[in-house]
Amino acid sequence: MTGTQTHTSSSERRASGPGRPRNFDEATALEAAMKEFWQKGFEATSLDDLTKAMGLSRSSFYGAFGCKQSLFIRALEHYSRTGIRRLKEVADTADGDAIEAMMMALSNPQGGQEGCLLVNCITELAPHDEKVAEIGRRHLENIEEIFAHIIDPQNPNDVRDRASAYSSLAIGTLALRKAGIPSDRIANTLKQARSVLST
Amino acid sequence: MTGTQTHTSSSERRASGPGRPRNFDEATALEAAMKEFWQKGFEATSLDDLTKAMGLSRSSFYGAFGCKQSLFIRALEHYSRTGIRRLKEVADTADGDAIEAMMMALSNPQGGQEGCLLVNCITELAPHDEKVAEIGRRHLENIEEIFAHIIDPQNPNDVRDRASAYSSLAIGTLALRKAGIPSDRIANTLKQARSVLST
DNA sequence: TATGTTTCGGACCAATCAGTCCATATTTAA
DNA sequence: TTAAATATGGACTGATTGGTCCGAAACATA
Repeated sequence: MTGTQTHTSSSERRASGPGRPRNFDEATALEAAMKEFWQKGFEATSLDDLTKAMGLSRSSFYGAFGCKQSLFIRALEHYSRTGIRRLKEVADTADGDAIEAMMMALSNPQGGQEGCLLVNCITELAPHDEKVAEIGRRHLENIEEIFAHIIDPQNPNDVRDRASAYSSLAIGTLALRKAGIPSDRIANTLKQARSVLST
Repeated sequence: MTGTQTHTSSSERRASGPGRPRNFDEATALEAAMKEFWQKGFEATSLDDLTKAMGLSRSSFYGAFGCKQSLFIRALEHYSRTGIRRLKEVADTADGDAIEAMMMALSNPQGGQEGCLLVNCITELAPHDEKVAEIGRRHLENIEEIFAHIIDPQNPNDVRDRASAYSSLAIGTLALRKAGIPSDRIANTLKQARSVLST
């Protein structure tokens, strides 16, 4: 993470106008970049990895996204937006225990071992990168808020802490999953904790 | 993480013998390397960082530790050993709630934002490095075992899942802490969860 | 068709990466 | 004193890093 950030990201593009038109979709490219960062992390993802995955030449890459760092930030924000939207959907449409459904969704975002992109990046970068830390905080607080809304408010004082506990519990299991601990054991852990926390 | 691993780590050193003696202590150097990896992660820690922190020339470095990867593995194992020992001590000597003390110790290993080296590395590397994953699993299982021993076995069937839940909860808060969420809020979350899980 | 504007392909750059090598220094053993 | 063995300092290497640059291509407008 050296180098200077001179480029200005040109996110506000004309819909049509003079000059050669782009032959790629910015949103699609961003999505591809996000997946790349998701699998490998920030440092371990090279520009060759990125341009290859996005199908862009270096010129197009820098023209559209400025630099690796700014693309990364955009990828994180995109991830957070879509992730939170998906979690809200889970909370709303869950038949059965919505809290358990939320925890399962958090604990196993894609079914693989990638974990949660934002938790990965908080772990890797947040202590040295305040921008990442801030996006991470917002994301975590959004998650807690969703939990807070579906918690039965028998004791309103504790809602926030309980929401935070559910959230932390699910996030903690991400590490177990990445370490290769079997999925059914993790599911049991969550169910067990859920049944006790609900009392 | 390219390069080939040709060196053979010469860990079994003679106490004394022919040849020029080392003018550094291997254990001290390993400790310094561990701290470096702890702060920056594997990829972001360069050999210059390491040799500088350890006070070694490159020759001595490669002579004693083989390569970056093998030093890293040794650092992880050292960390796990000392970490587990420390946790056992916390569990044994805690005056008050041993489980809460354990969770606090797990959640805030050093008082800073470095988190837990092994959780960091699981997040960064485990999906692509089975050796790291295995060390991580062992570490996590050791932690759960300590919890299991101090859990009141009112329902022996659930002990393992409850131990896993406590452990995951504390580990999850590492992410909150790294994101910069205030320490007292995290402590509240743990206390709250603790009081509910104990019922 | 001519002009202005934007994008594209890919060669190129300095910096940094992990790792190697060798001449020299320091020890033990003969 | 000498030989064998090990350690040290630091120059060096090829590969890879993130980022730049420029000529050519592709569009809108006139």
